[in-house]
Amino acid sequence: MTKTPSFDKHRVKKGAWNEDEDNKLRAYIQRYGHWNWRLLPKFAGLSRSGKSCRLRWMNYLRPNIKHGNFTKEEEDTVLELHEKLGNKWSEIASYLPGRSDNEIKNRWHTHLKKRAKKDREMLQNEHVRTVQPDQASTKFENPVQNSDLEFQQDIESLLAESTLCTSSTNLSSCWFSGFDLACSSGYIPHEIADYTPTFSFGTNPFLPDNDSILSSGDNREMIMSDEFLWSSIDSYIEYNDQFIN
DNA sequence: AAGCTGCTCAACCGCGATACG
DNA sequence: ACGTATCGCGGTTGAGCAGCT
Repeated sequence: MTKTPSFDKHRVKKGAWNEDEDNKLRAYIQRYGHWNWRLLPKFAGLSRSGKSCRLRWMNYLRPNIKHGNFTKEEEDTVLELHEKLGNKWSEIASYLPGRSDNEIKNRWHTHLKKRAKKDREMLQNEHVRTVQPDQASTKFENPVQNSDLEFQQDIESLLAESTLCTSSTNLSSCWFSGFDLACSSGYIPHEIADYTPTFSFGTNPFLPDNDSILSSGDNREMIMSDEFLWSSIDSYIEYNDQFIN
């Protein structure tokens, strides 16, 4: 069901991913986050485009991603949101935890489009509208919780003080400040924050262990983006959760 | 058994938005 | 203000599979 693997003129692999590639990508992102999709495959040892890596991660490998059949509730949600938002798949996906925009789009084209058409015809026949637009807007409020927003603002102010980290020392201190903030704000559960992990990120939370990569010149400076910090903290929680649960 | 057809879904492609120098 | 790089989104493709003839 997937595309046959092949290589383009730049020796970049295309088509279906194999288990080895999945493992490499997963391991790299869990350890270092996805700080630059274009450069990521090089550091992760993958002959893939950054775009392909991003897609694979977002649609298949990222934590808590769900696969398989949609529940009735999920389908209803998609139908309702599609009526309200149209083909804004990524926005619709933000209301369905664990579902990727791609999966929702596929589901729409294969099942729900027909169901929506049928429903519309039924409604026209009955002259009854089951979903009022104002109901839909109150049901789906902003998915980001207030506490998350406050934490996000704290993180942003932290990053404003240290946006460009030019050495591994600065990177580490910036990351640990963010980690402390995440613990104190309750974003990281206390059982994880208090836990002394058997795992560490090595000498530095982000940079590859491979010295040859670090000394190659093009990786001396790394932008400490909020996405980078968030994904690192999320990876930390996810990884250490394995030892606790 | 073989061929055909439609369905499914992972992956690709192109384009617009945004960031950055 | 402009050019370039990168990202993210939505549309589309194509291979595998199941069911039908």
